[in-house]
Amino acid sequence: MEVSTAAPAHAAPLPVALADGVFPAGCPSRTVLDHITSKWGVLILLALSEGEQRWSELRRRAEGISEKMLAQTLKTLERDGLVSRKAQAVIPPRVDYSLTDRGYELSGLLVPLVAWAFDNADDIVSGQR
Amino acid sequence: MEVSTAAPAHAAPLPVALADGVFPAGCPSRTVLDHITSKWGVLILLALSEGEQRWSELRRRAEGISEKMLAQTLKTLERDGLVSRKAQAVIPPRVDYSLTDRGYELSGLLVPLVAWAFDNADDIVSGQR
DNA sequence: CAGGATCCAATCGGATACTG
DNA sequence: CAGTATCCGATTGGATCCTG
Repeated sequence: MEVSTAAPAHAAPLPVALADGVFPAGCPSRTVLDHITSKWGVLILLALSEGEQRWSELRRRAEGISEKMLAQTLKTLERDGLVSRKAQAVIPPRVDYSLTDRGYELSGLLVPLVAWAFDNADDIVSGQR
Repeated sequence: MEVSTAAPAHAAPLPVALADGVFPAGCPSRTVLDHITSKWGVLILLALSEGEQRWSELRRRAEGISEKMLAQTLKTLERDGLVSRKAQAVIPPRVDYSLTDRGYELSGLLVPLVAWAFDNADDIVSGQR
C-alpha cells in the first residue's frame, strides 16, 4: 500500500436534528439537498453569488452546461425560492437572474465548500494513480 | 404570479481563485466537487463526521443506499483521501471506515450545508405547488 | 459481515432544431 | 436573446445472486 492517511480519532457531534440515522429517505430535506448539491446547481448558485446575471452570462460562466440543463437548473432553483427571475418585455428579450435572500444565505455556505474543493483538487487528484 | 421573493441587491465577492468564469470544465476541481456533492457522498461524509463506523452501520445511516452505491461511494472517497478504510482479518470480517484529516476538514464545511438544507426543507417544499 | 459481479430499467444530459 | 421541444446515447443506480 501507499501513503494512506491515518484516520484521526476525532468525532464531532452533529447539529441536533441530524444526530441519528442521518435523515430519512424521501423526506423533503433529501430533495432540497439534491437540488443544491447538483452538478450544475452548485455552479449556478456560485455564479449568482457574485450578483445578478443574464442567461447568456450564466451559460458562459457555468462552462460546459447545455441550454437544457441551464433551463432545468434555473427552474428548479427558482421553484425552491433560491433564485429570482426578472424578465423584461423588450426586443431582444432580457432576463436577469439573481439570488433571493434565502439563496444568498445558502451561497454563504456553498462558497467555502467550492473554494475548498478548488484548493484541494490538485492535491487529491495527484494521489490517484 | 405568487409570492415571488424579491432579489436582494447584494453581491458578494468570491474567493480570489474563483472570481471569473467559475472554474473551467474538465479541471480537477470539478471532479472533486462532483464527488463530495454527490447524492450519497454527502450522506456518507456526514455520517462519518460522527466517528468511525462499520459498513453495515453506514448502510443503515445512509438510508436508502444500495450495496453497490455504498461500495462505489466509499471507494471514491477513499481514493480521494477523504475516507480511511481499516479491515481486520477476522471471521466474520470487520471493516471500519473513518474520515481522514482532510475528510474531517471537509465535513466541517459540509455539515452546516446539510443542516441548512434540513432546516429550510419544509419551508422550501411548502412553496412549490 | 463485507463486499464483487451482472443485468437491466430509469434517468440524465448533450446535440440539434425550432420559436416568440 | 432567451428560451422550448425532441431525439437518443451514455450513465446511474437498484435488485439480485454469489463469495471469502
